[in-house]
Amino acid sequence: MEERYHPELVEPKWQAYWKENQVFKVREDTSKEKYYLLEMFPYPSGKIHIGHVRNYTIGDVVVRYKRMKGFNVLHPMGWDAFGMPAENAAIDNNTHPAAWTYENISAMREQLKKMGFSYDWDRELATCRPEYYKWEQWLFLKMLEKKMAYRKESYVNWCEKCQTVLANEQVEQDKCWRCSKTVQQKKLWQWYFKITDYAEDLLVHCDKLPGWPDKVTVMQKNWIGKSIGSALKFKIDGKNEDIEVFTTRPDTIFGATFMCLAPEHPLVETLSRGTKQEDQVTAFVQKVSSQERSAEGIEKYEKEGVFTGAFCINPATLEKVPVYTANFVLMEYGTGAIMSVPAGDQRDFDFARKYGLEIRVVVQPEGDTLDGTTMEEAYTGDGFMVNSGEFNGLDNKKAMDVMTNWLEKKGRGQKTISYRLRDWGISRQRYWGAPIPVIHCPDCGAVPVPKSDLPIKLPEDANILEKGGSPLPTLDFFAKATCPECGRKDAKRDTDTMDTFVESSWYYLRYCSPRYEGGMFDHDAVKYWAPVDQYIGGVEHAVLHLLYSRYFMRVLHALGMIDFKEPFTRLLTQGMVCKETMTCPDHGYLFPEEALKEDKGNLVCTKCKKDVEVGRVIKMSKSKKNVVDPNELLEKYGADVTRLFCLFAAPPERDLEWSEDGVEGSHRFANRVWRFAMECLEKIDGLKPFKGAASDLSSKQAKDLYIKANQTIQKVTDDIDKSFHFNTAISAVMELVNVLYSIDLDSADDELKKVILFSLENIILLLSPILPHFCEELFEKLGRTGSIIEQPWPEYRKDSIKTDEVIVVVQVNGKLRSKFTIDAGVEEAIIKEKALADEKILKYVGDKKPKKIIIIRKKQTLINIVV
RNA sequence: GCCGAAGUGGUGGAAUUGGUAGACACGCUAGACUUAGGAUCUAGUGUCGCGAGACGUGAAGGUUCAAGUCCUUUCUUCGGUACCA
Repeated sequence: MEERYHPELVEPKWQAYWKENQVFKVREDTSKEKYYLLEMFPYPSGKIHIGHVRNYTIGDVVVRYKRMKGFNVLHPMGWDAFGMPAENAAIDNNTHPAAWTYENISAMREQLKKMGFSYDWDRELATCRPEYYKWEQWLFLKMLEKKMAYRKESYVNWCEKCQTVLANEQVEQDKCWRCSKTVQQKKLWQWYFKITDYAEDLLVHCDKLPGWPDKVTVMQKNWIGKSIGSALKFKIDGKNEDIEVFTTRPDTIFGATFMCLAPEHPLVETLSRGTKQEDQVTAFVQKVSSQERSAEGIEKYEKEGVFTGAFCINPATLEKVPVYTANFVLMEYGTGAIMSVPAGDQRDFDFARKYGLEIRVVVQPEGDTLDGTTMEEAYTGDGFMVNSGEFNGLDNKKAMDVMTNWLEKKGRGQKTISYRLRDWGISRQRYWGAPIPVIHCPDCGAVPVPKSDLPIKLPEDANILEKGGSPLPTLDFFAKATCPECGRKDAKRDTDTMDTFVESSWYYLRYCSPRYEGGMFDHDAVKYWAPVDQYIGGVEHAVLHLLYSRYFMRVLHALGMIDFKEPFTRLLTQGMVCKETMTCPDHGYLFPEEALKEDKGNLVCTKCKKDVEVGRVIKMSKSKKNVVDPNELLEKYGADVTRLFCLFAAPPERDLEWSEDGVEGSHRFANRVWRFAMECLEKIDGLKPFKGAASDLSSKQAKDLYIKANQTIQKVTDDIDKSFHFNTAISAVMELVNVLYSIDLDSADDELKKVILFSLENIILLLSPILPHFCEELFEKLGRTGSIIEQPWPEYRKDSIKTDEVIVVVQVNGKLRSKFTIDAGVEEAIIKEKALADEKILKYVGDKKPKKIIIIRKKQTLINIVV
């Protein structure tokens, strides 16, 4: 008999068994209810990290549980294999992105297999394979046909020195991360998906996703950013042309004393041309174009602007108001032009003060008198209208509609809705991605590649340019093309690749029929499996990935390819894995193994013996060195104990604080179960686990244990099924194990032994989703055959979860004063009588007559005596 | 600034609809066993107090027989987002 659990022997044994017997292979089976569980697939960076381990462990437990519950479960895994890290690694290590990616995939696949996850590996996919991205290109062409994809000119971050486009995260304080040259905004022609067509639908359905955390739907709603307002037209003075603005405050139009255009607004140039303002305007636009217009950037720049030299007519007052261009107006939002009401908007107020523009109060708060010349900040609240002609005295909230209607009659405005959401730009001037299947012809323009030519394969033998640029435009055999329309030989292939979010927007459908060659997916397979019942991943994808996926399903739905619109019925966003940082005064951040614990309990740096400062508990990251390596955990504790700790330390949605001591504790628990099982095998022979009701048992000890075991089954089932709170499920099993340890096996009679066997067997079944290898092994040792995952999930007996006696908690004036036990069925009068006769209670009640006595008989039995 | 979440022992965390606060685990203390143990077992462990007892869920109020849980105000931390007109 093995004294201890030996993961190095047991885990490979069962992994081999699972593989050999194809235990996790699934296919459509209409006789069973399906369950599709998916964890967000990883980017193949080379090594799995502890965040993956946690994510996939959570999913694996649910999958194994559902399998035992009788569901036909789809649980696939694959690789989000395109993306920039491969290009960077290629430059840094003088290798090729493809080689690097494929090596990483095989290394990570091995690691995942060692964790014992129940994937159907036959469904594995990698998005960088032409068999995969062929269908993405196919969909692109379809979207192009339906005008769901289009091309427009827009700005990208561009590094002149590296001759490449930079993603936002590659821009560090306005500079290129690789060469530190200041990044410029460059205008390029790019492909877009018209996600804005679905802004309203995506927004409305946020409220129809009950299985999603509110946090995520709220973030999506904010991202879509719907606002209701009015589109108003201001006629340009001296021209027969209008400037259209969007405002959420049409009630303040009488206070619009100037107008501001975004620097990129086409009218800025037109209006200033030929005026004495021209030079100033050009200089200003130039200056703003080099400013970083991101979150941090904005803080740095003061609100400023330049008069364009033109005026326009306020449609309400009919006054001439000056037109400015200002750095705080965004071209991408609304119409790129705003009517400025300095009395009612803080930005406009600051701007007006700076340039000496009129501040005219139009909304007066109740019981106050604001004055534009003396007020210190804008008033954005509600009130009644002033200085607004015929509308004076009206409540401003009512005025919004009234005034919009008034302007509408004059042909100067109408009610409208604006969204913050912008179309999805998918062109990337990068190499390691799916090529965009378009050919540019000097005569025919952008021509779709014929579907029969798909896939347009990414040439895998090309080398990344030294500075990180894409080699595709330089490769004649790739870039030179014949126009499919007119046959011109000097056409040029589109050398951009697609955003990697495109691949991840539909991969979960591909899993349903991963080798299907007739289309993106086999309709019957998708009809059976999709949508995903439970999706699990990091909250960092709350907006982009999840929103793009929701959009893609709407596209496929519109194309008649699927009959649902929401890809993920339930979503769990798991918390981050955190750990304290450690710093040495000389060596900076230290890895855990670089800090040595001395006898006194203090930590010192292994290099210089100086005291280590222990910092805050934060998300694990390589740069802070507060990491643990899953490989080392596997080596030291095995997969099962690692899984156990990930689940026990915190509920899944919360951040998990990594603790080496905690892992030790999990290790100890596993061995406690192991040793108990071994002792049972040795001392209990020839008996079968007890079957029946608690009332059939004669001894109190057997009865109590049997009830406890049944309660444990109930608790574990509820915790997994209803809330994924594995930590409390594990606690419940620990309690049962503790009870078992309190029993002396040598003096136990056969009846008790049978109940012990019942308990042990159920402990193994209940723990099997969490500790799969461990439980398979114990199950086998108990003489059972086959994989434990093919066993039915245990059911508790309803007649055996309540004890005969209950504890009565006695309170006097709401304070706990005494307790006693009593038969569960007794009448209230008896409880009252017994409570009032209680010695300790008499002390508090004395001869006072109780004013009120409250008896509660729910989970607890409680009596509160009020005197 | 705005939106969201969370504050409970030395630590991670438990506590259906308000009903014994601190389950379970880590750590710590003492003991047992052992050639040894970072193995294992037993007991103890919210704070103050010799004690009876009092006090305790970020803070302050409130509702209630009864509040970690409900209401009001407030503080802190974390996450998201941002000249969005």
